[in-house]
Amino acid sequence: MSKSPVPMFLPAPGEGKRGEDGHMGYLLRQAAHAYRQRAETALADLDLTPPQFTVLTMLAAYPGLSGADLARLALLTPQTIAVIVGNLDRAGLITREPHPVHGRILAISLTAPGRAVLAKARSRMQTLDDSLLAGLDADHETVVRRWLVTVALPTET
Amino acid sequence: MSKSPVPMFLPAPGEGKRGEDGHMGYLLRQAAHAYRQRAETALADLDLTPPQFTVLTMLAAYPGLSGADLARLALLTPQTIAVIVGNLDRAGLITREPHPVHGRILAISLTAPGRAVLAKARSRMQTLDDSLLAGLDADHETVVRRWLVTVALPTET
DNA sequence: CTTATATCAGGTACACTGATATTC
DNA sequence: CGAATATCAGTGAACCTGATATAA
Repeated sequence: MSKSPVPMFLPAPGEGKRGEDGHMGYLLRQAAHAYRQRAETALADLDLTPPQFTVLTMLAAYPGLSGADLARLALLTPQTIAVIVGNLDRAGLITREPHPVHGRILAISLTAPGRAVLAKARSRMQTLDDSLLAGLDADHETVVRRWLVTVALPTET
Repeated sequence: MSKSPVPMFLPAPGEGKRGEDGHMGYLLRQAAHAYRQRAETALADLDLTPPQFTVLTMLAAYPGLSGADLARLALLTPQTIAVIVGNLDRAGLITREPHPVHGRILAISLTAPGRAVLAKARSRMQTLDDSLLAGLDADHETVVRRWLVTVALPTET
């Protein structure tokens, strides 16, 4: 398939150093990147980005979270979350209301449109998720899940 | 640890939906994000970003690649690669020379400083890589490697 | 005074689409 | 002409650090 005018032996995805022999970090980044691209494509017509989907999902599970709470959950800085939340607010998918018993906190919740968009997004993401499990039996799935959780955990010495 | 003025039961990393029960896509993104953060920190003092490290690594393996070649390898657009390559060029880590037998192509190679930086970066990344394998026996490592490669592969129906 | 929250200001790398000139 | 390359222009979401004001 290579149309390069100077033929070289570039490895195709999954071959050579891009395959099972590659560094774990490279493989992880490659896999996550491929998944992210697919997720972006799947959500594009909903005008939703993967990070926005993540925030909406968190808010659906825990309504009334503050920006700081979201930052801790997503392992991001409050400023970064503020940007994402700001975009969601402009799109009318969430609302921010002053907390009843606490002055400064803004409790964030999904709006009706937000819930509707999230529902559509979920079905698309579910399909994607299923494809990630294709070819994995129960035992192997457990191994992979456990590994992903371990990697995500804070630096354990 | 939660200092939230309104106590809620937010899951810690690795617990509840953030643990083995979560969606695979979410777990993958979480793990990749954690790894990326660690990689950025590890490379920070070298003034190198993870994508730049990836490009340098590719160039070390296949000297003389064109920007279009790099784009195909990294699964990115030529414009995106051009930005990364431009930053590497400004840093003096690479050189672009007109291709001897083909007019328009620019053959990209590492400079001596580029090789030096890459060598330092590699040892840091190697340490990170090793930590990814901690607690994985040979069988499980094979399972994980295979899965990562599968996910990275172009949409297989 | 200290802590947590929210936000303003600024910066950068990354990634995209679209259009253009050039070379084979 | 068509295909591949490089590049210019513009946009945008996501990240960050740093500083500030307010509330508990």
